[in-house]
Order: sequence, then structure tokens, then C-alpha cells
Amino acid sequence: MVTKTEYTIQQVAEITGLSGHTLRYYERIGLLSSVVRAANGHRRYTDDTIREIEFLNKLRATGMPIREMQHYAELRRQGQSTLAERQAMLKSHHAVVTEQLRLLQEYLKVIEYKIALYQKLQEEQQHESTSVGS
Amino acid sequence: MVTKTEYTIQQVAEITGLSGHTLRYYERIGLLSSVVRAANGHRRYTDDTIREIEFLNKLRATGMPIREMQHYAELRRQGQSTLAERQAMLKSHHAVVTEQLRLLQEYLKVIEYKIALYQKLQEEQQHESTSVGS
DNA sequence: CTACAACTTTGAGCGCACTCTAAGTCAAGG
DNA sequence: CCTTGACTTAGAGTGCGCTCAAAGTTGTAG
Repeated sequence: MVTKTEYTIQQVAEITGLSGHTLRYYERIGLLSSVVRAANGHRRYTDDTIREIEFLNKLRATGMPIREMQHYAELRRQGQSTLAERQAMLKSHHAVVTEQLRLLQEYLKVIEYKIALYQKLQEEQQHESTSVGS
Repeated sequence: MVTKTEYTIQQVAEITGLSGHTLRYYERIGLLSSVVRAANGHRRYTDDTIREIEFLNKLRATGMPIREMQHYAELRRQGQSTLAERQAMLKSHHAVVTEQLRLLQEYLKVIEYKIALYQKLQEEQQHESTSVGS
């Protein structure tokens, strides 16, 4: 006998870090396909859906706009005929994130420089007050 | 004779990539100190201010909230007595960005994995249609 | 039987960071 | 003189991504 593990919205919220509100919102706008219902109308999530959500979370965390994710989800719903297009989307997003990463690293260096500068200024300040004090 | 180069809001907009609207907004909310005025009331920006704006842009691009930048600008206005606190802010922000960078890299790898997976699926699809066709 | 908790829906509200509008001032050119 | 255009202000509006509220249903425990 095959027992599929199913999860309530609460459980999925805890697992994925999204709120119940957000999970319903994602479903409403078409980001999540096929969330089945229990007899009482409550949502029952499967492991598959959880994996789907976790991938969506990674797209979001890397800055993909909701609009684009909706398009991606729509393609997924259309089946394997859209594999190439989905791959192209991911490649394009990959390029964007890579550039974003490059910039972040560059700016991080500027911040490091500034921290070092503040260090120097503080030491000079220290030195002055010491020589005045003596 | 010392001739300080000054810039109009238009010029600063072009240089910094911010719109004139945003430059005025930043000043209003206290991000920019000491923007002097020409006789007719128009803003005149100095090289110093431009450098200030460009640093603010890097803080924004690395995800620092406006609120925090306001605090930073406020400390700057209070003079060198706040050097240590400003340095602490930058250090804390540095840590946040570093973690963000780590996550981005991790998620980028997941995206790469998915791109490769889609590649494989497409090749399998290709193969099937070929064998059916023959 | 009743209370309660967990869910459901639709639609409104919110925080952030801008972005734009309206009405007015001013200097230069025709 | 009059238009044009770049600027000024205060305040309203926008888009994004949630987040919450209200009203209703269902299942379980006392």
C-alpha cells in the first residue's frame, strides 16, 4: 500500500518559511499548480509541491520578479514542450544573478575600504587626544 | 583663485544614475547634507556630494534599507565623535552582505543544476522522437 | 450541545522606495 | 513683452510583494 505523505498549510509554512497567507497568495496568482484538497476543502500539500515551493523560494531570493515566476509556472503547466523555453529563462536569470554577484563583491570591497578608513581615522583621533593629554 | 566645480541636479542625475526626483527625495529625508543653493534657489552639487551619493548608491545596491541609511547620514552629520558607531554599522552591514552573497552563490548552483537537468530532459526527448521517427 | 481551533474565501490594507503632478519662480532668447 | 525650459515646493500616486481582516465552514474535545 502506498501512503503519500501529505502536509497541512501550517506544516508547509513551517517547512518552507513562507506564511500560510503567502502560500495561498502564491496559489491564487498561479505560482503553485495542483494543490489538492481534503474532503473538508482544506489544502493538502505533497512532497512534490514542497520541492516546487523551495525552488520558487530560491528564484525569489535571487531576485526574480513574481511576474517572471508566474510565466515560468505557466510554462511548467504546459508540459515538456516548454522545456527549452524554461531552460532559456533560467539561463537568462543565471546571467542576471551572476552580474548581481559581481557587483555585490565590488561594493563589498568599497565597504571594506571604508571600514579600514574609519579605523585609521579613529586611531589618529586616539593619538591626538593622547598627545594632548600628556 | 580657487574655482569649485559645481553641478546642476540634471548633471548629478546623469552622473549618479539617480533621477532628479530621487535626488530631491534623498535630500528631503535627510540622506544628503548640505546641498547649497544658487542665487535663484537651484541646487548646486559639489564633487564631495557626488561622492557621498555614489557611496549611498552602493549601500542601497547591497540592500541597506533607507531607514538605516538615514541613521548613517545622521551620524555623519554629528561629526567624528560617531566614527566608531558608523564603523560598527558598516561592519554589521558587511556581515549581512557577505551572508547574502553566500546564499546567492548557493542558489546559483541550484539553478545551474536545473539548467543541466533541463538539458538532459531535452536530449532524451530528442532521442525518443528520433527513434519513433525511424 | 457548545466552544474552540484550524481552516476557507474575497477583498482591503500596508510598507517600501520611489515617481509623478500641480502650481509657481526665474533667466535667457526672440 | 512673451515664451520656453529648467528649476522649485508640497503632497499625491504607483508598483511590488506580501499581509491582514471579515465572515463563514468544519472537525474535535469537553
